[in-house]
Amino acid sequence: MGVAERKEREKEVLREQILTAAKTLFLEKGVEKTSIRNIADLIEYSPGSIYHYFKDKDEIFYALHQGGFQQLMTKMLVINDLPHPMERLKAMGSIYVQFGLDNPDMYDLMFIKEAPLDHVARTKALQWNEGEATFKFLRSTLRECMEQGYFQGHEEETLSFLIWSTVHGMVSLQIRRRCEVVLADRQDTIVKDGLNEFFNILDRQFS
Amino acid sequence: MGVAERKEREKEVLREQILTAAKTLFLEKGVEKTSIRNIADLIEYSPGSIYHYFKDKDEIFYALHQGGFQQLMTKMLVINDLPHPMERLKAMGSIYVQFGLDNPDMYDLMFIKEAPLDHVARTKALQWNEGEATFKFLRSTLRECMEQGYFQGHEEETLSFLIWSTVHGMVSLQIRRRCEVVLADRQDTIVKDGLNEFFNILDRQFS
DNA sequence: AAATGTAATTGAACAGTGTTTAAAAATAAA
DNA sequence: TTTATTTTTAAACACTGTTCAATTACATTT
Repeated sequence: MGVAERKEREKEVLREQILTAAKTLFLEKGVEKTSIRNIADLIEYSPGSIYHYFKDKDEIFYALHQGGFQQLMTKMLVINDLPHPMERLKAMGSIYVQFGLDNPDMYDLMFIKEAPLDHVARTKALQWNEGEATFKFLRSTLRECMEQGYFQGHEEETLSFLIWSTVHGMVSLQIRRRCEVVLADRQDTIVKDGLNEFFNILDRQFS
Repeated sequence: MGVAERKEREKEVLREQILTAAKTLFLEKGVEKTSIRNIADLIEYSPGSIYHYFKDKDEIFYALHQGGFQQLMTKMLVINDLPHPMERLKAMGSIYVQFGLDNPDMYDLMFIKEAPLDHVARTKALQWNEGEATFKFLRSTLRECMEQGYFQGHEEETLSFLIWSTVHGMVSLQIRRRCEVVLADRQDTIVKDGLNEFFNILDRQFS
């Protein structure tokens, strides 16, 4: 009868509970300081039971990091309203940077921490679907810019990587606190300022 | 008489031994997987004795990260042979990237890991001397480029941060394995290719 | 309704972590 | 030789991720 299906649903509910608890703890303490026992305490189950729903800790944080890409991708969709590809490219940069600064722990998990990639490597998936989709989105936007005459003489994939690296570099230096000591007085504005300088340079890459 | 000085020297010797052991282990396993007990085993002392020479684990890895900056700075000095500031700037980029790719764990510790900055924060030093010196080196080179007519209309500090971010972004995406999944087929060359694209863009920033 | 089989849950254990501390050993000064 | 100081140690504390045999809960079959 429908009993197997109901059980399946119940199992899914607890899986979600674990993820919600994990996300709550992770957003206030980060990955390292969120323990399996912390998660178990919060959902009022024993630590061992977590392992009936997730293979290991990395799998939990891989699932969370997937949610982060969902979030980021949703925010990215607003660029479709912009007519000019160059505006879309810059808007992508702004959204990416803003996402990183607004959600430092999630950004950390998505683009800095090894945990999610360790999981990808172990499942022998050989591909990081979330990252790949985001990168392809950047590539196609850049291609449109090139079709309009921007970035002549550049190679699409390489330039996409370079642009990604630039915004990632700014966000990650900020997140991992390399700015607050080197650029103490401009802590809050340096990333936005840097992004604007970047946009100026990009704008000049016409013809 | 000279007994206090001798003791001081002996203490320094053991301090160095600890650092050497820590470095050995850290270079083959990374920070997280190098434990105080591992270090103690290697120098054949008890774990507790380490705490007579270092306040905590972060202090040990802060000391190691200082050595990394020494290394990087030494490599950077060869740019003084280059007559044109723009060549010096590009050489700095190449050396920085090469250092990161050649010494991923050390780079990780210097520019990605939180441990050394945690120590900086706790000692209330309020400044990260190693990072500051490196950044100032970049700034002064960039200033010379600007004096020669490059990067007109840009602000020195902001542009320095942008350039640093770009090279750091490429290295850190590579080191934290975000390339090997998104750009699998170009894994070994993508950073060098990206750097060359970057140099092309920089060269065009004249007048 | 009782017995059986299956899935979920538990608590205890394992082997590790950074760190603290009281006691012991080693060394220096009196 | 005694006293004082420094160095070293073992043990303990409170954690960590993970495994596993035993228990509980529940669905199916007799």
